[in-house]
Amino acid sequence: METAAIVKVAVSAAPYHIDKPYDYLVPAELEDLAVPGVRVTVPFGRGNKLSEGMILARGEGEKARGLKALSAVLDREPVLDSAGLALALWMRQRYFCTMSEAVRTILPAGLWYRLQEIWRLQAELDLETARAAAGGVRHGPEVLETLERSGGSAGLEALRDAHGDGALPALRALEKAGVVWRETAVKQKVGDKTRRMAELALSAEEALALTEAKRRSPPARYEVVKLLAANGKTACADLTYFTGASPRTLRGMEKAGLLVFSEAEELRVSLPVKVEPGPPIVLNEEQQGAFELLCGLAEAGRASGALLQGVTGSGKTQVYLRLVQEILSKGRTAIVLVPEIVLTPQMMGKFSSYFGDDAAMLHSGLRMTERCDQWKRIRRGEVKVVLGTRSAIFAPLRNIGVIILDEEQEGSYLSENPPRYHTRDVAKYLCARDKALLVLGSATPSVETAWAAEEGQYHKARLCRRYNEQSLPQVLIADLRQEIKAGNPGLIGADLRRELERNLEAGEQSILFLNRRGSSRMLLCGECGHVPECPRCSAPLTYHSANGRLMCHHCGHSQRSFDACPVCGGIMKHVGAGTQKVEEELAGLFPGAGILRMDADTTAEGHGKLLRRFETERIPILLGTQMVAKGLDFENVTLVGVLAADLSLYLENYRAAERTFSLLTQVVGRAGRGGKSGRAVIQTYTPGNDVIQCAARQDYGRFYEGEIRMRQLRRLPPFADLFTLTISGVEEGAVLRAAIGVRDILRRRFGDSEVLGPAPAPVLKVNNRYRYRVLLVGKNNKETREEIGGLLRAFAGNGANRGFNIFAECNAAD
DNA sequence: AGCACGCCGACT
DNA sequence: GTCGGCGTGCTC
Repeated sequence: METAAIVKVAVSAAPYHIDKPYDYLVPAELEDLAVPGVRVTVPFGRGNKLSEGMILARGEGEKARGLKALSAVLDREPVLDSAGLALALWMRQRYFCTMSEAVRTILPAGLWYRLQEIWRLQAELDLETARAAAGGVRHGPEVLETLERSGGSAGLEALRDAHGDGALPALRALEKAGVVWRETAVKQKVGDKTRRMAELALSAEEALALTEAKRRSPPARYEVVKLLAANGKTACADLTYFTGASPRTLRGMEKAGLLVFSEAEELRVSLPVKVEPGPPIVLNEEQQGAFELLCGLAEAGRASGALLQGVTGSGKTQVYLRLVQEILSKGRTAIVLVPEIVLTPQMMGKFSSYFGDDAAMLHSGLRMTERCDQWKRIRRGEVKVVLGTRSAIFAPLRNIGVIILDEEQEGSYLSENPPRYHTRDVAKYLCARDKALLVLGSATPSVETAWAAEEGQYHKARLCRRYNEQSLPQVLIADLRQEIKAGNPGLIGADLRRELERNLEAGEQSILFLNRRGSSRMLLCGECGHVPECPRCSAPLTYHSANGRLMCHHCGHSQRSFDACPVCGGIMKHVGAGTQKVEEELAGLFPGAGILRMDADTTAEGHGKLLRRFETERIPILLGTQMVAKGLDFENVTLVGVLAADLSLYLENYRAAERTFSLLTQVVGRAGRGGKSGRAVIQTYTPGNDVIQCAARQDYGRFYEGEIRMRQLRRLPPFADLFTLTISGVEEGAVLRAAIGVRDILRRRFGDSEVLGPAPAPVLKVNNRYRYRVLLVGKNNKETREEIGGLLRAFAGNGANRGFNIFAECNAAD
């Protein structure tokens, strides 16, 4: 029996319920390149459409088995080693995703391939014959014409845009008739160095004249011309953002001779910073103790974890630096993660001064090319320390000695797009793999982590002393209900006002924090209360001041903003984080005092710039949302005010209390970082609330005791895990029925008391699809995951559920 | 999911 | 008779 090389391939085109290794023959010419860890293209499905895939394993097999053959090998060398493939497999079972989705998450976006089907006219064929042949095909003549006009070839997407769903059958028929043929182009994303630009092909007057006449029906063209006339050459991406015109409209305008495209080189922003070597790290007694404990764990030669709980300003970073030094000296590597991009530069500065080029920064704010370069450097073993945000956990380091998650309780460690991995879980996996130490650093650990530490799963180290023996700020809880009784409807109560006055007189600075989730703005009719909603989703549209448009964060819908209410004709008002309102009130209370506002509207000019101005110009008051709470140290800030501490407290989410506590503690800790002592005022409608009381006293222990008792009582994490199964579809009633079906199956397996729902998803409708969720209270272990995985596959594989979609998550964000 | 094949109703 | 609707089953 003749044998041949056969590879197992994870195919991207295979959805979840049929995701498995598929066997392909290796053609002789690809023998050398077809090794595990390289990406390939393979024919898949009845239509043999080319799909991307990844080789998982290679072996020998019987030649004549009717297998299809690899079409091409895309990578010259593996992009994942066996450890990387194992990680992807682990993610697959842990996060209910396909192998391909896991691989895509692990690899930097710059390495992703994009497959495009391109249809071309048969070159040998003369037009007459082609047209004659196309005449007998549905939609044949139109498709042929489009192809002719676009120079003999066009991408499938463009053809679909132009001719709708009829395009594909027509193309196939034309292919059979020998008029057209197709090929699949493979593009790598990293080519993003260039940007497509557009400019007017005619004078502004001519162009305006040409489009103004049609202003009423499709205003998009007119808007584009207006913007180009005012702005000159503009990036296409910006044009679509600011005018709402689709790329298709732009293409149409090019064809109509209104504008011309060009490519512009994108400038790389980040400059290599030369940093002075840092002085030897000196630890105080407490830090030294923590360091020694962690060091001992790291050297024990087996996987371990530690919670480093240190109050704000206790110098956790110093411990990290010392620990990483030690790890590197043992020939191992380290990953250090921070929750926000804004925190990376200052952290990177410190690490660069001790580790120079051995340290690399990796986060989503970098240029794609740059991220790829860094990734390749790491892969080649040229980097010993990786510093970054969430996705840096996938840095291809070998022989990891320590992984540090700073501010481990932060929600940004949970990925917001599927597969929604939690960085802490991936870190645990990696530490187990490399027998490394996981360090979770925080002033206010997540309740889960604190519980695991109590249970002995993590070792504990504490830092209680603040830098320079700084005392904690004096905290005053101000009762907003008294203000209302006293006839003060404003957002700034008497106590806060008095303290602000004091600071203004003393020439010291203050930070005011509006504890509101998100900072986006909506439109609201002042008379009838109408809020413009997305036509495709059940969510209000968000106002973007940068382009003056209303946009949907769920589906990307964008429309022009308006001043008059479409329902009652009243005047539309802007509502949002409310910082503008506070700003006005402050201006009234303290005329002439400088105020710096930082929210979604002002961040366009960059946080960094604003904060530098705050520091150097000594502007008396900084007012902002979440973003002012994070790791910013200013010597001259002696007062911190929380405007309405309750705003994030009473959300329908079991993590709301934890988040509020953490935020308040952080903000309060901002006051008095220099030599001066600090004060904080927390305004609230529920001054008796335990969470607020604990935050005011910076009493984590008491907060934890109360919270963990509640979690146990209500069977919430860490005492149980919450699996959500989301079912979506176009028809609401049918979705609900399908969800009930899922619930009943779960109930039979896990018991009635463990399964809740179905309930509408927090945003019921997205992109015209309704979504219902079923909740399973269980334990996130292999058995449960396999059970759920099986249910997902059975659901999707069942013909009766055609048109519905289902996915599962564990301990989702909301 | 995405595609082909197959089996019925409204036309030339 | 034919075309094209969509229900059904499979993907190495």
